[in-house]
Amino acid sequence: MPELPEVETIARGVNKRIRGDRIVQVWFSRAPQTFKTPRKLQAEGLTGRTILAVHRTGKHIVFELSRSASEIDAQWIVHLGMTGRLLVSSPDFPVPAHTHARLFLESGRELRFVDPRRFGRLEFRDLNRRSAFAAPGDDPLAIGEPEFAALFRGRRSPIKAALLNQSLLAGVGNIYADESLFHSNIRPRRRANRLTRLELERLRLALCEVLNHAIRLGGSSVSDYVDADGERGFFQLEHCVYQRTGEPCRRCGTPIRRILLAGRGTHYCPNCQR
DNA sequence: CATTTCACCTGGTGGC
DNA sequence: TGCCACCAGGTGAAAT
Repeated sequence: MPELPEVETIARGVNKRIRGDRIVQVWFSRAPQTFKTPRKLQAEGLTGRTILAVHRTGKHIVFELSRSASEIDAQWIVHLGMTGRLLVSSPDFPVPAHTHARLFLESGRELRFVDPRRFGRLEFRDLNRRSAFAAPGDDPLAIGEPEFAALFRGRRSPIKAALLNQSLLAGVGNIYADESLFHSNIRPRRRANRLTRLELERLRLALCEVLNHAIRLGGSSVSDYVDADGERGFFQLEHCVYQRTGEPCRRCGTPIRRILLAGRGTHYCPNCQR
């Protein structure tokens, strides 16, 4: 489900609702791929710890944890994959199918991780034994013009494939790659190293605007995405190309075209994007 | 190393 | 109603 705006929305919602709460008990499903750190270690690490803060890094949600309720000594890192959800629920609310984690909190509420396709991952880090989690790529909302341009120097892959590469930029996914390329008038198949400095700067600014706009609208609810409160986002109403194959371009009326690129459905306006 | 392809999963949709 | 093909917000391993 989730790219940067959806993950940001969820992290903010979870932080607002359970910051300061304490994990008193943990339940995990048996799906082995879900647990990047062995289930037993995660359960032991989480139980009894206080959640000091929750925030987003790239497409990851990071829980800052503490045994002493003051100094951060551990992290719980959640990646939602394609269909993952984090929900803060009352314990009597029915447990959805495909629930893989239930964190029972001191306040009586419950944090649930639900993930039908099981592409999501849960990881626990003891900061006394390992370094803190860091995204490999740069944050597209924080990077400046020269650093952004440098990322694509010498890259011969299509610009869209480079945008999806998380070790370059952390957080851009299929929707926002297509939308930002539309708003900067660039064809997804253009080789990254063939873009002019001016085009790259248009792309950087378009990315910032699209991502910030989407965050303001609570993300894109394409099929079943909901935030920590179960609320849908509204940015899907603003999509110009993503999943609008055959529909008229909002700017020029030309039918939106769909191609396959880097294994992903890719949408663009053949007239506006060059 | 850079790049591309594919497997990993379940569920929804639309055609016949 | 059933069956089948195809599609879906992501990524990491394997192949090229």
